[in-house]
Amino acid sequence: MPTAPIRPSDGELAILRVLWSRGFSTVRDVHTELSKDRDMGYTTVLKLMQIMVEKGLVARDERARSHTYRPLQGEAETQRCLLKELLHKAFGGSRRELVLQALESEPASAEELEDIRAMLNEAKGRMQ
Amino acid sequence: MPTAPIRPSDGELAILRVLWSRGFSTVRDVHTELSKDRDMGYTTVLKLMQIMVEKGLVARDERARSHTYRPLQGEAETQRCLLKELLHKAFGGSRRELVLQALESEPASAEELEDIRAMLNEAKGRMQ
DNA sequence: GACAAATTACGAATCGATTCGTATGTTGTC
DNA sequence: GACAACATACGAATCGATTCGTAATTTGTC
Repeated sequence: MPTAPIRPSDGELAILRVLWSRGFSTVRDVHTELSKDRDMGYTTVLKLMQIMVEKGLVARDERARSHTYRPLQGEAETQRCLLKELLHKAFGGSRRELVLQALESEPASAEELEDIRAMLNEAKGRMQ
Repeated sequence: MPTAPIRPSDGELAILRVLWSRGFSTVRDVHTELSKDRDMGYTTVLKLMQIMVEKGLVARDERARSHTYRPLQGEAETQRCLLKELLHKAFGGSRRELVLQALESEPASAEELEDIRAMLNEAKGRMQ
C-alpha cells in the first residue's frame, strides 16, 4: 500500500527537484546543481539530504564511497500534495478559484490558455 | 503605488481568511472563529495579530477598548502571491502543469470541470 | 607510507513561526 | 469603591528548518 506523500520543506523540495531531473545523484551533484541558483554550503546540502533519508523522502545507497540518493516519491505526487495543502489553506477547497487565480497570477498568453484549455477538454473526455 | 503583497505564514493566513470573510474584527472575533477548527489560546491569536500589524498585513483601529483589525491586502491578491511562489518552487514555472495537477489532486466531478472550462473560455474571450 | 583532497558524521547556532504565562490596564456592575 | 471580566503588552519557551564549523574517515597520488 502506498503511503501518503510526505510534505517536503522548501529546501527539501529544491533537492527533490534535482533528484527528479537527474535521477540517482550524489550530494556533490545536488550541491553543484543548486549552487547555480543560490549560495549554500556543501555540508548544508549534505545535512538536508541526511534528514530527508530519516523522513523517508529519499533512499541512500551507501555502497560507493560517495553515497547516491534517489527520491522515494514522484514529482506529480508531491506537487499534488503541495497543491492540495494550498487549496485548503488559501482557497477554502475551491479548485475553481485556485485555477482562476493561477491563470491570473501572471499575464497568460493566448497560446498558454489554449494549451490549458485543450488539456482540460482531454481531461473531461476521460470521464464518464 | 501598491506595494507587492506580503506572504503570510500559515497562522497569519488563517487569520486573514477570517478577516476577509468577516471584515473588521476584534481579536475575540477571530479567536472564536478559529477555535471552531483548531484549539489555540486567545493570546496566541492576539500575538499573531500584533505581529501582522508590524508586518503591514493588517491595520489596527485602537479607538475602542477592543481594537479592531482589518486586512491590508486582498484575498485574490494574496492567493496569487502564494500560488506564484508554489508555481516556481514546485512546478518550475509551468502553469500548465500546475493546473493539471490541481485538477487531479482530488477526483473532480464533470460538473466542476465544466465550470472551470467555462471560466477558461471566458478568460480567453477577454484577450486579444 | 605520507600527504592532499574529498566525503560523511555530528553538534551547535540561528532564524522565523508559534505558543503561552503573566503582568498590567480598562470596563461595567453591585 | 471593590470586584469580576476582559483587554492589551510583553517576554520567554518551543519547534522545525536551515546553516555551518569541525572532526573523523576514505581515497588517490607521489
